[in-house]
Amino acid sequence: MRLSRYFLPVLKETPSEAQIASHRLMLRAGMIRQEAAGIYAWLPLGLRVLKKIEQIVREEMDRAGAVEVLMPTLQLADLWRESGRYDDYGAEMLRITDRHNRELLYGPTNEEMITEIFRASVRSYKDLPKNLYQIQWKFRDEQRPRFGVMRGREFFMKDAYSFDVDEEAGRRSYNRMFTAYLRTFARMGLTAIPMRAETGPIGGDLSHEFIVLAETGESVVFCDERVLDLPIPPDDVDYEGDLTAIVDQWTTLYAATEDVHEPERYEREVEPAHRRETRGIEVGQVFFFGDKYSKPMKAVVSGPDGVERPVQMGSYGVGVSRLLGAIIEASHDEAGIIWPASVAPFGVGILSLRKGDAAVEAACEKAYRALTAAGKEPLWDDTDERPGAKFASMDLIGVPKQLIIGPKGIAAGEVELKDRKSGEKKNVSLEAALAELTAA
RNA sequence: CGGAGUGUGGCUCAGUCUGGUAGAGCACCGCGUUCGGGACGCGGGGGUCGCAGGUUCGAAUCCUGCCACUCCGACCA
Repeated sequence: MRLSRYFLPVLKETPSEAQIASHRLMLRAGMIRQEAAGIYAWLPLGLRVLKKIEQIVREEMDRAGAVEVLMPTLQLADLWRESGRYDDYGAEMLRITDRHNRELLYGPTNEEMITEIFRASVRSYKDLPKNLYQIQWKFRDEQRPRFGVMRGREFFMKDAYSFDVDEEAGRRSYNRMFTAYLRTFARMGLTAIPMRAETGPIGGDLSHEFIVLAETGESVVFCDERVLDLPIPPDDVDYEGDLTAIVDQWTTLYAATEDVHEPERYEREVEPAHRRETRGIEVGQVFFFGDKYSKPMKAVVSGPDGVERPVQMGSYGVGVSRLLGAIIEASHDEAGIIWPASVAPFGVGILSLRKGDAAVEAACEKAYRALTAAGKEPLWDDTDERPGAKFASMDLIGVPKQLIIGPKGIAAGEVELKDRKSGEKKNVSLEAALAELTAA
């Protein structure tokens, strides 16, 4: 992408409403724009990152055997009356009336609708297990939205729902999602710790929240810090096999949110040297809730014995838009965002230090073509901004590698190659720089 | 939902107490000089001061109502 043709409204000054680093940086980097309390427009840079995160989540869901669907954002109130949640959910649910005076709602979650979809088609245990997921906008009318996309009212979420014939099979589905989540967050450069959690309005008796440790998080958490060093399941983890060992390994060391924290057990099980009491950002939560929805909504299958029974369900959420905030909280410095390569909006920044200089333009053009061909998604700053402004903007938006091409370097047969994270710079020939950047 | 605040150009803010016909910096446009880590000079454009009433010769400023947004707390798959 040539910056001169892009839409990247970076701000030199910090908008006054932003209190935490990720919110400030997302506004300054021109990723989002607030349109109402807790409601944001996604500008091109923010959308690129959102799509990358979405795609990682999708790949890991698919790998774990889940199947993607897309449900509408608006749902009929009658559906929620079946489960009894229409009246229970409260003011957080945005209720809408259409021209025929029908009651609708903007979905805050989709257990009812997915149960309705499932029951319409599935009758036999032979069709199980099934796991359906979607990545779709949700709306929860929070009393107090804050922290930018970390706690918006409208947010982008992956929600998966598992259906099994009995509780034992349901636990296997739960373990598959648990394992997939470990991989998903690790691919984004995050260490997300599964912690025992309350189930809240979703219901059920088995649930873990995946928490990224951060001082600016909203949840207070207690854990054995050795959990931070546990191994992430590999690419070829066998989702058809028994994942109990992985889940046990990750749930044996103490880790709990404040709501379910047991101080006595914590002090008994965790040596003082390993205790970690901090705050965290919830980026995902998994639930197993059995027949909470299938029973009232009559989602039943016939078992091997010919007897109909409610399916055993679980639901599994990942806050896709919230993850942008979490990643930035975990990875930034004074100058701006430091994207992990897997979610970076652009792979390489090309800084043309002198617009109009034929030799500089030619070198930039060559680099741009080579990097584009190699799939490195270069962002070429071909504007006539001053060099200092270009350096500052490129650091702010966090492009991992920067190729700096100016008249002095070209005259000496060199370009500058800079790593955003380490700040290391070196002068090499253009060919050497391109060889390094296009490798791997 | 309790408490505290704020709304003035795209951004950050001054001006409000003490009413007199709207400002600064950044950003933007033109010209020139510049150019290797957020340049400088000169000239220029852009705001019914959140909205609606009221008081007054005159309202960004005072009064009333409403709306939006922010912060602290409670709440929060």
